[in-house]
Amino acid sequence: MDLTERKRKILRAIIENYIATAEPVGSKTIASHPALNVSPATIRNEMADLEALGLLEQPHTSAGRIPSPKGYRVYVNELMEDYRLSVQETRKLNEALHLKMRELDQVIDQAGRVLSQLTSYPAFALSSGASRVTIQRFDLLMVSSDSFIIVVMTDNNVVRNRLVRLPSDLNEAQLQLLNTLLNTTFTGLTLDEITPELMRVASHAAGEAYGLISLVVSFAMDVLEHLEQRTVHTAGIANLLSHPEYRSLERAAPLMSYLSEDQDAERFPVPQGDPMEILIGPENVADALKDTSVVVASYDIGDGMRGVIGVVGPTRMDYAKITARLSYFADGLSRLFEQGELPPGDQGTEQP
Amino acid sequence: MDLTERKRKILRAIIENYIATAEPVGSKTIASHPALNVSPATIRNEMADLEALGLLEQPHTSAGRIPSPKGYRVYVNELMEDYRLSVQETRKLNEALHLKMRELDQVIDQAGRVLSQLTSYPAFALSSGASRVTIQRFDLLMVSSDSFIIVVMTDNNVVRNRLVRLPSDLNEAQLQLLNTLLNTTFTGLTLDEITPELMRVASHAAGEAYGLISLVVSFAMDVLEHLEQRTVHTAGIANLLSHPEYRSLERAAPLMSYLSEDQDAERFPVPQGDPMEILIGPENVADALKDTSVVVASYDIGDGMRGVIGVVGPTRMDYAKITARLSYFADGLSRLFEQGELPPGDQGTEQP
DNA sequence: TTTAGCACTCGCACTCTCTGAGTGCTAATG
DNA sequence: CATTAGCACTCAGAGAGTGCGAGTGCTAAA
Repeated sequence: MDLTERKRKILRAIIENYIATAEPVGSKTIASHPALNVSPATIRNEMADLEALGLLEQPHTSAGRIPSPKGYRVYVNELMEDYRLSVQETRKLNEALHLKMRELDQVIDQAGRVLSQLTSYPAFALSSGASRVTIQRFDLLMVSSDSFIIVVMTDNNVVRNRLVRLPSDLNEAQLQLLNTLLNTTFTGLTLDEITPELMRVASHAAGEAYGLISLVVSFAMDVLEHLEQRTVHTAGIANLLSHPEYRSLERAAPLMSYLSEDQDAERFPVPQGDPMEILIGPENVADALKDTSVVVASYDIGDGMRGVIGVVGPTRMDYAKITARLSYFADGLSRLFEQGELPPGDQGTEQP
Repeated sequence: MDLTERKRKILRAIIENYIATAEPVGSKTIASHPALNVSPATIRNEMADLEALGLLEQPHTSAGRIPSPKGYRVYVNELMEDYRLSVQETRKLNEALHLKMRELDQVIDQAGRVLSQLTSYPAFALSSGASRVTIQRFDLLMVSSDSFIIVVMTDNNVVRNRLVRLPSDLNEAQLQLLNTLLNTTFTGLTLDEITPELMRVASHAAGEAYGLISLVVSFAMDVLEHLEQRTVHTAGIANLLSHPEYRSLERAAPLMSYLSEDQDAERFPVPQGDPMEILIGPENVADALKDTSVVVASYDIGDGMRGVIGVVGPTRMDYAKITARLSYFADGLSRLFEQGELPPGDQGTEQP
């Protein structure tokens, strides 16, 4: 978008003013801007040009101008200055990064919540959904004569467990046997590769303990399935209400519902190339997001997995501030996972 | 509250009408009720009496009456008829109870979400927060020369684990030693009883592996701490917006914010004696709930723990329907946990 | 004790008007 | 020729006034 320097200045001034006030901005306001030194009439001419270019819009004839999505796009790509986080801000962000390490799901959930607080917009966080995960090993730990613990570890270092109680007794030797059988038969397989056929063969080989095989394997399959599945966590939906564009329920309700109806990760955007992406208004695929903006970033969880975290807000968003904060936060998350202060695995693992 | 039979009928008719329509109800509407056979004028007199008793309120002079919180209380205690769940409803509820068994936290979260869907009100679920949990046993599983898995099991049958990587190597014998030391020193202790003193002594006894002791024990302490802590999960907050009383943001926003600000379980009511409790408007302790009603039920998780789940809505709530559904749902949860189809422990345990 | 009749109240929806911010156009200016 | 002052015009939003109708309380009769 090649514009004269003056047009760029005017566009930027309008957008920044509108971001700050949420009111359509008129020629007079901009004329008084220190960087410009022209009369309102001149500004009006320029504004008309910018509107013709599709960068500005007029809510109604006698109102000022507001930026169009295209206008925001030009602003974000070309005009916006990097926002420098203040010392207080970095401090606050660093503090917020002291997430208690626990299961990955919970960390992700908490990260979203914290991000929402930091930005005062609703936030979402997607769990990464690794593909083609396999079981690396099984361990069976005897607890008592009628109960034991299954421990399953996957090839991306997730460890999960379950306590099982049985109606019938069981001795250490049987458990040992079962353990070996599981490790020889079911390790290195993806979810698809664990066929009923295989189960049948294994059950047969297990002798008396044939029932246990399916118990243990179905747990393992659960683990794999859960890892391959992507889930959404949303937080801070009520934050929407603090922004003037959502003071009417007609605007707020659909978006809130959209954000509430969890579960289906596909509906949320994911950064494609860069680690951070900004989607403005109609650039969003989802209908419900067509007049909101989404800023989304990815971070490194380790073991080849990437997490995704983002915020949703009105197109009139303080992009400079939000992108600065979000990228700092995402970097912080990557660093935490790298240092092993957070668990890469679903079930609390650590790599000092 | 001793009222004449007719007053009771009128009160009940007014409340049920108001619950259905959300509009103040006038004498004429009630007079046409089949169970009553009197003129509007008579109803008006009775209504005036009921208002004097504090059971009804008038939004303004020329409007009909609406029930007061006290009126709802009388309705709930004395007038309300048990709502019989339809076949479809029980089927739907039963289907909803097919929660995937995973960690307790996730089950609780999901239960809340499902409840919210079933009732179309926001729901909350509290994790139970057991007190005085102790570690029952430790297991250390060697993964490679520089990594192992910690498995910790508590006396209320929660099993959790973590994968640990070390900068230095470690052999099976050392791990064995460490394992025994942990089991002899730290089992049967509550969080408070694990003192720095004890840690020092144990570290000393551990010889070379002294660093690992603190690593493992701090993980165990994390587990205990998490179990003792009560957390809140809320779901379906956007459901509020579908009810006419929350169509103005002044009403909706504070409640939404209240429900969003998770984390502090104390703010939510818990059934005191009975397994189910109804709190109407000002009966709630929390200011933000003063003009909402809360229906809350508890269910049995097993191992002496009880879960709490409830819904929040306007005082004009269909108490009969909600209580019927909630109690059925809570019973279903208890049954599921009892049958062991869900994990009593934090980390997926099972008791067939 | 119940009911019909009636005057009265008051929120709500509607219309109308006024105001002021902001525009586009035109003609004058450096 | 770009810039600017001047001016008529537009239009959303606020505020005032109005009529409607649902619903009440009171009174007197049945």
